[in-house]
Amino acid sequence: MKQLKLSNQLCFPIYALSRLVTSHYLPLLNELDLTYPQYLVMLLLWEHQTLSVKALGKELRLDSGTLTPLLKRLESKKMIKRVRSKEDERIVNIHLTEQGSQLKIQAADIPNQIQCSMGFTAEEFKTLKSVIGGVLRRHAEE
Amino acid sequence: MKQLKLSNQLCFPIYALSRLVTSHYLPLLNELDLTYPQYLVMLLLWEHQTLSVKALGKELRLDSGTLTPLLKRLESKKMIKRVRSKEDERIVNIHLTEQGSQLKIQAADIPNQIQCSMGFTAEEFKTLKSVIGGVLRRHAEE
DNA sequence: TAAAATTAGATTGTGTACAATTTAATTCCA
DNA sequence: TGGAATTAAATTGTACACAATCTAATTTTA
Repeated sequence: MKQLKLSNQLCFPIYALSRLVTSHYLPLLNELDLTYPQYLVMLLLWEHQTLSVKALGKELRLDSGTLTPLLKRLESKKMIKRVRSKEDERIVNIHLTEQGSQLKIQAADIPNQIQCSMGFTAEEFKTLKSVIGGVLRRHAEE
Repeated sequence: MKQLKLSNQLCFPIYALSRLVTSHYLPLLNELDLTYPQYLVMLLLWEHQTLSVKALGKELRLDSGTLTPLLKRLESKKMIKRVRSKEDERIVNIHLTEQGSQLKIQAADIPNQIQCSMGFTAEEFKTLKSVIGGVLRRHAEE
């Protein structure tokens, strides 16, 4: 039953790599008082200023069950504001606060530090990005 | 600040892929009454019959804070037994039960079904396995 | 050989993930 | 146009992850 050996599976390396990458973010994000998923939300907000919960969920492939409490924690840390839309009261829009906006400056060097600490070669980075990107695109529902 | 755009990061595709893969296991594992991390434990036990909590943790890169409750759940489902070692009472050895052992038969086809459902090409599979394997090996502390 | 250090697991507490359900608002359409 | 369907978030409940701490057993070593 060679198929069922852990070492022959692709799933496990993917799962282990994902946790390894997150663990490398941890000390850097601790300084910003962010968790890794919270950092992903902030990345999107630094880029777009304002996004609905639904839009964040679509980008990050996370549902409201994950996002609602995460966003409440970001709000309690004064990094974002949750504002229910006047035009459509089902929608909650997420805005950066001044403090959340400023955090971008402190975060500016994180990508470099991760690149360094993970020790990806340029070749590995390119290959992983392109192969994984292709797989994800095929499975994008929309 | 191009560096901080989500779409330029490698971390997010890795994180998203890991969750995508897990989501493809879900319907298959539901039939065996296993979660994905529980399935990883079972894979190792089907291969080795008996492993200590520490050995499982080393293979899966998980600590006792994750494994202890997970193993208690597997035990309550009668798939494994947790037995404290007589020679060294710090050690807890995990054994398959007859039921846990039999489950291997039902699991036999899962790798094929995942290969199918994820739609990896042979090329993608090989590339991901080799590149990710290389990265993980570099970061193995042992 | 007895105190110090190490080791293996368990426990505690926080923060995701995600399925399933609920609530409230909006849109569809007979 | 008004009830049915849809949509956006929130809520509920289960199960990881993982840091930090704790407990008990074993090894080290002064």
